[in-house]
Amino acid sequence: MTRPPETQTLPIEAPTERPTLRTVAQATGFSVATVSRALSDDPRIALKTRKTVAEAAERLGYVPDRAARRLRTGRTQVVSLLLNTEHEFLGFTHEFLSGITEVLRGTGYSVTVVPDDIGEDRLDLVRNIMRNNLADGILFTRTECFDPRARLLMESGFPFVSHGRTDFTTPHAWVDFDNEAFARQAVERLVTKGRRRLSLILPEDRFSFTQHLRYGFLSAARAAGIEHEIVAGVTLDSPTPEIAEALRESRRGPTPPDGYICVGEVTALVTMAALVDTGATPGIDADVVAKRASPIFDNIRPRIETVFEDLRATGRAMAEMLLRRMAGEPPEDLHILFKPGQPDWNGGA
Amino acid sequence: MTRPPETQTLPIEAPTERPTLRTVAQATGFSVATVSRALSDDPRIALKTRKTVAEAAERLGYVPDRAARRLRTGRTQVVSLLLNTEHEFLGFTHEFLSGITEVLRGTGYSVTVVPDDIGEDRLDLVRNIMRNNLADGILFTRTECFDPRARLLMESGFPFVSHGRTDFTTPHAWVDFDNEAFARQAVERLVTKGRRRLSLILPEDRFSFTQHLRYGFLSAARAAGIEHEIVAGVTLDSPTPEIAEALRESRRGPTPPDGYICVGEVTALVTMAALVDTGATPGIDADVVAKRASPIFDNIRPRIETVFEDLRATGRAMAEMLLRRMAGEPPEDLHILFKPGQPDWNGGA
DNA sequence: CAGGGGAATTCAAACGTTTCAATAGACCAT
DNA sequence: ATGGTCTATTGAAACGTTTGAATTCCCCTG
Repeated sequence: MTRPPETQTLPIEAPTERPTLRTVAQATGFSVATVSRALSDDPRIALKTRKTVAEAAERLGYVPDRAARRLRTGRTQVVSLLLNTEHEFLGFTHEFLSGITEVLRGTGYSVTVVPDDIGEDRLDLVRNIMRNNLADGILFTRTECFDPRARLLMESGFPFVSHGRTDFTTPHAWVDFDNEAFARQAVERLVTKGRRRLSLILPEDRFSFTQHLRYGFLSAARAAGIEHEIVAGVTLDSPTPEIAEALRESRRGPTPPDGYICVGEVTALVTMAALVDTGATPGIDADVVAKRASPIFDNIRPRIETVFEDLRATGRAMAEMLLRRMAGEPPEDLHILFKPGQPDWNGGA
Repeated sequence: MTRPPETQTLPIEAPTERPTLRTVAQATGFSVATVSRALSDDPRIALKTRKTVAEAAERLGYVPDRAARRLRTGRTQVVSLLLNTEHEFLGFTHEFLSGITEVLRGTGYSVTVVPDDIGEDRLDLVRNIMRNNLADGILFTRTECFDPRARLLMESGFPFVSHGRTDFTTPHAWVDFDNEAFARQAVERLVTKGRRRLSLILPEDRFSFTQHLRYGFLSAARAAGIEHEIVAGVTLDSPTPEIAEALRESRRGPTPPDGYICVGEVTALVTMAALVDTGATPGIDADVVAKRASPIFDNIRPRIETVFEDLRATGRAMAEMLLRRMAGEPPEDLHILFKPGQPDWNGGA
């Protein structure tokens, strides 16, 4: 091995500049190119060299400059999370985001949060990210049956994972909760409790999970041969006062519902409030089964029956999948359907 | 003005590469340097030229490459939000983040979320961001009286805004909620309702807002000459079962509290549950005043009295301040103390 | 008409990587 | 010695900006 001419005459520089490849190169006597290759474990570099370089880099505290790498390779080391900021989610955002960052920590990827409100052109958002190279991958929620974002991303071959399935035939990576099973289970639980007139408020029609909920609800209710209604005129995203009014309205009839299935936590609270406000007693005159994502329901009295959707695990799964997609793995087998689980009653009283 | 030699002989290229400064330069006949300066409205460039260039850039859909700019200038156009992922905040994260992104949208800055859990060395996190140039500014929450992150950032002159004040004498930018006033108001409201034995659960001692709450609570309670206790052995961050147990325990005495001040939403629910579970009726045997950040309390029955902390506005304010800090404004006058407001009862029943 | 001054523009270097193509040895077989 | 093959390393260009210094051009003054 050719030892380089002695360039390192100055022993220590006081202000301790941030080390670059050049610093490491000078310290080890190799060229910048070799150091770069050594650090990426390029097999063309002698093993011994790789070790030397790795040690020097460690010792000097070398960390590659993201901007430079990004400029050179075109890869941003960034993942964008499209986040709806208009609606109320209680624990949703927090848990979901926690799961994502948990997985991404230490991978060198960072998450940027991009507000994604129905108001503007959500497609432009995605286009902007792709075109201007703002991220290597995208995560989004509130997936629609024929989600235009998914379509665009698929056409471009851009890595993404959706929270929720689509109806496209081309496969893509997704993570979803089995809302059909949830609805079915909820119906069964209410039926078991002797409830005969079930009520459900659905999300907006364009979301794919709306279809799953509807199907699960309708088929289970029909199978059980009981009365059932899907509350008209409001959706999960309606302002809570409207939802409350719709619920109270539906209770004014001669035979009001005696079993409620709530897909969101807020809706569950609204439902409970509507019951109380119309003179009914939850647990006596009607039962409520709710999907819950946060532990708050442990502390609601009277207790509500809940089915747990683990959003932190969802975030984790989506981040892991996105990593695999960005590493080039085909989307064919990248999906997870979370089954409704029991809440982790770690003693919630 | 010297018209350049005709370089643009090829009229249209099919694959439509992403335009760079060079593209715009070629299209206008100016040099890359001029185009760059023109786009940044450099007064040295003739006004007419600036206009021409701006138009061409617009027409071609030119957007500066962030990586290149970042490499050259050292500025990242990124803001890091240090987010605690361990604790439960209900609407906190969502509202806060929404406020931040709302302000940052269109400024060219993006937000990255960095998990900041007490477990690891939170200082290293900050050091890492500064050293490796991962952001131009930092936002963080859960500020401590002598917050080491704040100290480090101040020493380095790195732009940041904290959610919460510190006890340092050197000024820095912060946004805070007047928790002292909140505690005081809460005491007064309970006293007005005839409550004589007040109870409060505080956050961990090291947080600066804990001191404000304590002071407000103690001084108001003493002024009113009524009994008061700060629940021992648990904090706001304790697991909810522990909080619940502590509350039930405190109700076992001969004269249990009849007025509760809850600093968090979860705690408020736990308190309500503890009351019910020990046979007391909220609103009759005891009253609860809670700080609320999300609208869910509109839908809790019986209704709780709440004081609203607008976290979306807090996020907005912090983002705005950070922009000003990053633009070089000194921190002297950059602080906002949000006064406890009335909840925006837009009709919640 | 030399040359000073100012306005407008351009040149070229630099930021820190990655990577293609080239080079330098070493070893082996002719 | 000559050439070939293989391994280990290096030189240099490129990614798209920004910016200090240089250049060009024109007008004006003496």
